[in-house]
Amino acid sequence: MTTDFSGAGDPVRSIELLWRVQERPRRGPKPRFSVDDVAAAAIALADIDGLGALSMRRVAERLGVQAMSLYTYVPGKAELIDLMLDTVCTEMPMPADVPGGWRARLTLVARSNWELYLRHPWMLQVATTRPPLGPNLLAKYDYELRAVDGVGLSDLEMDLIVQMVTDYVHGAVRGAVGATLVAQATGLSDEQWWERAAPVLEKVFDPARHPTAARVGAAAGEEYQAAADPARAFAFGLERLLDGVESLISRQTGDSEK
Amino acid sequence: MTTDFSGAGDPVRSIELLWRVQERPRRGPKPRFSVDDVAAAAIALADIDGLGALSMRRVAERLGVQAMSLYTYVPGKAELIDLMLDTVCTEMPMPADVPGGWRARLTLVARSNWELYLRHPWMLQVATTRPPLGPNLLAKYDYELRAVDGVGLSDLEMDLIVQMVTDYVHGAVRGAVGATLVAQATGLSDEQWWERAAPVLEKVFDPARHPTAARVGAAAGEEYQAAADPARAFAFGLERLLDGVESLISRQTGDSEK
DNA sequence: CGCTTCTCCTTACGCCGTACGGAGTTAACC
DNA sequence: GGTTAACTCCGTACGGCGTAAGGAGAAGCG
Repeated sequence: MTTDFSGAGDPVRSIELLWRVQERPRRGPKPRFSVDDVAAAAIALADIDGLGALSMRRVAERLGVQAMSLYTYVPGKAELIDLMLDTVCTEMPMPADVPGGWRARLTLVARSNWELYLRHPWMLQVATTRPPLGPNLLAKYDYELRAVDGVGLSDLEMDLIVQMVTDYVHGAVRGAVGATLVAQATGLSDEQWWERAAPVLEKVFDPARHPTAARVGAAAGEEYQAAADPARAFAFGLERLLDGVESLISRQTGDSEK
Repeated sequence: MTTDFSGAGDPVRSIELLWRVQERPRRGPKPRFSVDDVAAAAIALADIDGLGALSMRRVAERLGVQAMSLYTYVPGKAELIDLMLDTVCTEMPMPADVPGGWRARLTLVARSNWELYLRHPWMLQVATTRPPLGPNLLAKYDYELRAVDGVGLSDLEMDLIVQMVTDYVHGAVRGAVGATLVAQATGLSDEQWWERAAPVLEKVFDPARHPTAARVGAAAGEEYQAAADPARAFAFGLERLLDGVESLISRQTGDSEK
């Protein structure tokens, strides 16, 4: 298992877990924890040490329990990851009324997602092609769709727009926190890495052979070390994207108001 | 290690491996393989079974050898992944002259990258925040930059544009082959997955509570099952992106020719 | 010939997810 | 109130992983 996937476990057990279908046990010893406790422990661990450090044994350790005890709360690791993803969706602010129409609403959707990713960078390491079909993720999806409901788009277009915005956020966050994730995974900061790589690269790389790469690479490297304001880049790109949405909406309606 | 990263190994050993710095051994038995053989075996394995199935033991098995023998060719798994990424860059077509100016050149860059990803979907599962600094990847970077060299952009802007295009391709491919990757990793097709999930979801999900999600989700689900032409979507989005580049270039030069 | 250097392999260690079965606790039932 | 079923928690173990350590044997050098 290399990149992790959501929806990799048993679909039925996953959904039953997310919706807490199992009724409270009547007999037997009282459980020391709840499913939420397990989710919280796992999320905290992943927040701090990254998804690579997330193991059943370490989550259990965090709860002061042996690994196998977790399996009373959760069918397996795959379903635990689904649970984590659905759980963090509760952090998504979902105000009922946002002044400013669809553009303000979509902007908020994008910003909230951006912040969610920044709080939980491990989300980047999970491919959510099959999203966990839990109550919180579905509520989030519903909220996001409402941002563009009633503005003259077809149902399909609404899904496409929301998809496009969240995809954009994903890409932007990937750029913004990639460095942090690698540093976390390898224990080597970008600076330390480059410090070691540069001398060797200098010996083998011939700038005359690839003058463009040499020139631009140097310029870009210097710049990123100095400036690089991911939040600004994110906001800038988002405006460009919403411009595109605006043109689509006005094409569909002849009017971008509401 | 959960998500894989390039540049996760020893930077020095990685670069020395990629540039084949070690001179041919003079004494001792003749090696049965070359570094390229190992790379090819690993790539073939990842192509077929995905990055999750890539283990030192399985690569070795493919070569008819025990796991530890690989360590005579490659310092470790992290460096092997760097090697794989640098190696597939040789597949990138890099014509010297492309008629049609920067737009045609950038289009070709995007298409070639798209095809590269489709041939090797496991590339999606490797975060290349720290790209392997090998000869082939650097040659590819140089080639991509040349697409926008001499059109009136600053060095920094050139890097940004190339980055933007390759990021776009990454995102588009992610959408296009995500389903394949999950199916590969879980042994369950999207249809099979949904077939099992749907009945349970129906029991727990209340459409009245999230009417927008219910309505749009159904419409989108139907559509994706039927249509969904990723290549067309890719080409369409690419044109929009290049429109943006065009406006940047003409703003910088007052003229988008050349 | 002997020495060095190299390839390839065996063994082993500490991780991982989790299957299996047992011990002990609690509530429901007779 | 005793029995029993249900439940939590855990010890052990299996087969996977990456790879450290060290050894056997081959090939070239002196």
